[in-house]
Amino acid sequence: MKIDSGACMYTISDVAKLLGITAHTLRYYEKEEIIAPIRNANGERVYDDSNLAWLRFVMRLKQTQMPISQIREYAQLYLEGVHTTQARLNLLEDHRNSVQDQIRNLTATEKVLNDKIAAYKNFINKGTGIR
Amino acid sequence: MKIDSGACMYTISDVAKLLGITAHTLRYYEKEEIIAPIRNANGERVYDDSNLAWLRFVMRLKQTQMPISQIREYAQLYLEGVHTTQARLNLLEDHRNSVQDQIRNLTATEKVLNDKIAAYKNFINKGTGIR
DNA sequence: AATTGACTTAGAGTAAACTCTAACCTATAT
DNA sequence: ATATAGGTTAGAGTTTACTCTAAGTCAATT
Repeated sequence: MKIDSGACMYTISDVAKLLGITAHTLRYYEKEEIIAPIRNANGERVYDDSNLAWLRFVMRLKQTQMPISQIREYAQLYLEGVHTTQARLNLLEDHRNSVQDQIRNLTATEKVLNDKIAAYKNFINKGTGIR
Repeated sequence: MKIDSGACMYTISDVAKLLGITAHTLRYYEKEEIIAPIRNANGERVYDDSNLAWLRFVMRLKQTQMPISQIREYAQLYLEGVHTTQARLNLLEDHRNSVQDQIRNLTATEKVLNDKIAAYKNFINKGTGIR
């Protein structure tokens, strides 16, 4: 069913397009208890702006290597209410540490690659056996 | 068979320990044509320092999200000799671009997490429904 | 009224990267 | 001599995260 535009409601394929993923994947995330959009009279999923904001944050977590299981854990803590605030904060801080580790690791690798690339450019076509 | 220490030769479990992976994984990498150590009279793998240096670089590539298939491609280009130098350089430059993208993405996520963590700390135990 | 297109479900299939098992071999230690 | 601690192989199994299929529903267009 098409949704009245301007009402801040989106079909599953609208959201898929906006996030650059498929509707299949969105249903999978629902099965994994990461998101639970409401349904219209016809049983179809209806996403609102808060769903979209949450999913955009989920995509960030995913892109920075948080596993689905941990994203689900965070989502479920949120559903359990205010008494899980500290647990959620801990989870966010753990992930920030992981993100900072990854940045350090990537920066070190960037340097290694820069050196190797420079060596390749320097000796290219001279058969010096760089690896 | 134990290897004479000081000779710069390592058994599969030596290497596994040094890299923080299992011997199983090292055999898997060999099946995937990422490394081919020599064998001793007994058919056992013997790794030298150049094997170790290559594997350390492989671990870097892996930690920065290069898939096994691409690492194998690079390893095979090296085996094919000097005429693949340009191809290897291209591969390294592509991966450097990927590394730089990842750093940008992680840095942006770090900022988002910092803001969220600050908001959680600010409003903790006040029931303001932060997600 | 029938076709089209987008949605629904349960569940099967896939790809990547391990991870493990079973059966066997071999050198050193008791 | 035998037990133990390592190594070997082929191949099966596992985990994660999708990805797809089949059969069906529903609303809007022709």
